Amino acid sequence: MAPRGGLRTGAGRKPGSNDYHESTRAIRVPLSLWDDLKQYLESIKSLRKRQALTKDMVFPAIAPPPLSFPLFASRIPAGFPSPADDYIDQRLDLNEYLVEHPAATFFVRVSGHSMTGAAIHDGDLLIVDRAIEPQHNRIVIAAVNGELTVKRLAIQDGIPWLMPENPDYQPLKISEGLDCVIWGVVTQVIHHV
Amino acid sequence: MAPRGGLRTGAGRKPGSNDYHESTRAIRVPLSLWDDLKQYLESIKSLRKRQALTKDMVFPAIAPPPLSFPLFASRIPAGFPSPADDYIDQRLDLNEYLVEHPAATFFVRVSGHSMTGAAIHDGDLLIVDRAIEPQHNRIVIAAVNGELTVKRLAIQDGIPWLMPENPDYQPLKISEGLDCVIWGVVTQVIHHV
DNA sequence: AAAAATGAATAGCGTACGCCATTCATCAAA
DNA sequence: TTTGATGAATGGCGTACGCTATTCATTTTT
Repeated sequence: MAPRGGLRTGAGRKPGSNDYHESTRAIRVPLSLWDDLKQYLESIKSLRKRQALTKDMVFPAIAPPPLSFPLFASRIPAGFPSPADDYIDQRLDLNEYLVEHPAATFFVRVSGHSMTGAAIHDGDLLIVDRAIEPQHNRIVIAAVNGELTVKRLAIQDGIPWLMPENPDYQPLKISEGLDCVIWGVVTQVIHHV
Repeated sequence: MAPRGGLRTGAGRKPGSNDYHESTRAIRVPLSLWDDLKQYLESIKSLRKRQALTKDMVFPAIAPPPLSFPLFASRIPAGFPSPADDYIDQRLDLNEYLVEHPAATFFVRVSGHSMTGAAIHDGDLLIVDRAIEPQHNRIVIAAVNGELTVKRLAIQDGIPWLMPENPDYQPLKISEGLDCVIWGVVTQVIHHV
């Protein structure tokens, strides 16, 4: 049979053509972490695959903090003359003030209304700290079946639940077999007026 | 030379004789996570290493918090391929992101519950921009009789009102003779979880 | 007898390897 | 001309490979 083809410049699989949209590298991991890591990676894979990790997620943060702004006290002594003397002239850098662990912090934009009872509304920007251990009653970002969600973590009789704060939504029990990874703890909610 | 040794039952390196005190397994990880994961693993290694185990101590007793996995990409690699527009490859400076007019911006901490309907709660930190003109329907910081307050500005038939967003509070008509100065327009609400 | 040396046995470790998936230029068939 | 088949090119993927480190029974030396 006659030879087919020839030189193929640009042929071959493209870098980042995997589900992560970027290259990978092998690393050795202790077995006790292996399952968690696997699950975690799968959730990232699934998010990136469906491009769910997109404009809704802003990564992750912390630029040099040169700017600062005056902070006013909320209660002004009666009879203050002009906005100059009596208020507390404290300057505030938002990065410093809002982010405790810069290297472990990222942002997520809220979509949905399941947490309105906790003052978390559709479109809000959440500051998420993954250096804080998720404990009972903390609000967490979880990936359930590869879908990001924000809920309050409750642990009842040793069983973790994801609790919405909106009567229209149902609690979700984190049981065996449920694909659920907790990504971090919400520390601040930024609501645009 | 004469042969040495013989059958060696129980010889050889023991399982868990590494720094983790347990076996490992290789897994592939996207490059953007690799550095973080490496760092994380090293920290676990060193933690476990310094646990001097006596022969009486139970092996290996590790098990990380099953609900937490403290890692996430600290950034997306630059030059990310095609559907890259969806990934925001930039660090976010909260000062820049939240403050439009730095020289005209200050902060106020909320006290009271008159604006809970607008997602403004007691203790929240407000970002206030004095460079934005207070218009109908904007949320403003006003000084009424020397007391700072946050309300929604409504203008009805040319008459400005300060409207609470909580049925327990009353609207306030800004009439002649009322000592009221509007300090600025609220642009962001920061709610600590 | 005690200590040191030897070599068998086996786990840890990073990565290269084999295989698969994907992409593309070219050619053959329709 | 268009379509599909073919094979070259190349990255993804899991894991087996080659190496090192560790441990122990036995032998040799002191």
